[in-house]
Amino acid sequence: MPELPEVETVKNTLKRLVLNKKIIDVDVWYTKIIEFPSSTEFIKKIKGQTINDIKRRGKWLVFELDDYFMLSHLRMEGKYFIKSAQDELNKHEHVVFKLDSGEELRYRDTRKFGRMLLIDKDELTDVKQIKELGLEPWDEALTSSYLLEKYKNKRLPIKTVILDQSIITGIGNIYADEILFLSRINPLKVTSKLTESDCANIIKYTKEVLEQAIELGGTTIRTYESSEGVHGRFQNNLLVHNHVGEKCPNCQNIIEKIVVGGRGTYYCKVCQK
DNA sequence: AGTGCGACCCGAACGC
DNA sequence: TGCGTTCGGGTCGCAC
Repeated sequence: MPELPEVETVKNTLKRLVLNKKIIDVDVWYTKIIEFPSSTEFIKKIKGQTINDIKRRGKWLVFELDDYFMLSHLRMEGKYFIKSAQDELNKHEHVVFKLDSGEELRYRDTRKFGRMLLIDKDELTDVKQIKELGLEPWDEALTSSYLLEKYKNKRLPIKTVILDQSIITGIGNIYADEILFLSRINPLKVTSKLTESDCANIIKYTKEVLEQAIELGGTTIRTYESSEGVHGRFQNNLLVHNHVGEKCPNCQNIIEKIVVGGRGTYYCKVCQK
């Protein structure tokens, strides 16, 4: 599933493939993907726009066009492919951007969970989806005191709160387990009870885990792949996620799987008190 | 405001 | 070519 490292990888790949190309038309085969404006308005406005840059904010891809930002969230299984117009349409290719190069940028999403928005250029920071995002992992403002302040009234388990995009943005279910394992924090620990040292560890290992994952091109579990069909290799480095019944790499205890806030959670109950 | 949970999707895995 | 059921994952919207 695309988390921050996968989105970063997709962004970098797409920049090599579509930068400075003009969108001459768009086909939308599943309109719910287009969250704002209506799909007909979306198509009308985006025609003739050139892709001048692609950035990332949290798990959002931000396509910088001439007059708009196009936001794209891959959610669970969204992927981009570059194909020729002659290639047969895959049943899961829901949005097709026709480029002036003759190629097509196709958005494929088996689960249909992904979303796109087209926003006027001066309104990007007013959009709820962007405005409510918390700090990027490498933001200098991400300090232990920032986390302590955000955490002090939270009675939810830390596993749930580490997934809250309005505090730190970019962490998903896979890396959450890895970060908590390396930080030696029990995923069920009530967030308001975290110490300054816990917070420092979360910050340290968030950066470490995400940086390593970006270097390896993201994680592949089940069906995720980046835009050229290249599979990430980080899955080989996961320490606890998806390792139920296997030995903890640290203490040899058996890794357990529990459900926290409705999310499958893998941890070592010996290492993570 | 903080919290809990169903809805959105559909392919894979599972149970029988 | 077995078929019906369950599960998962990010985010939102609604109820409390």
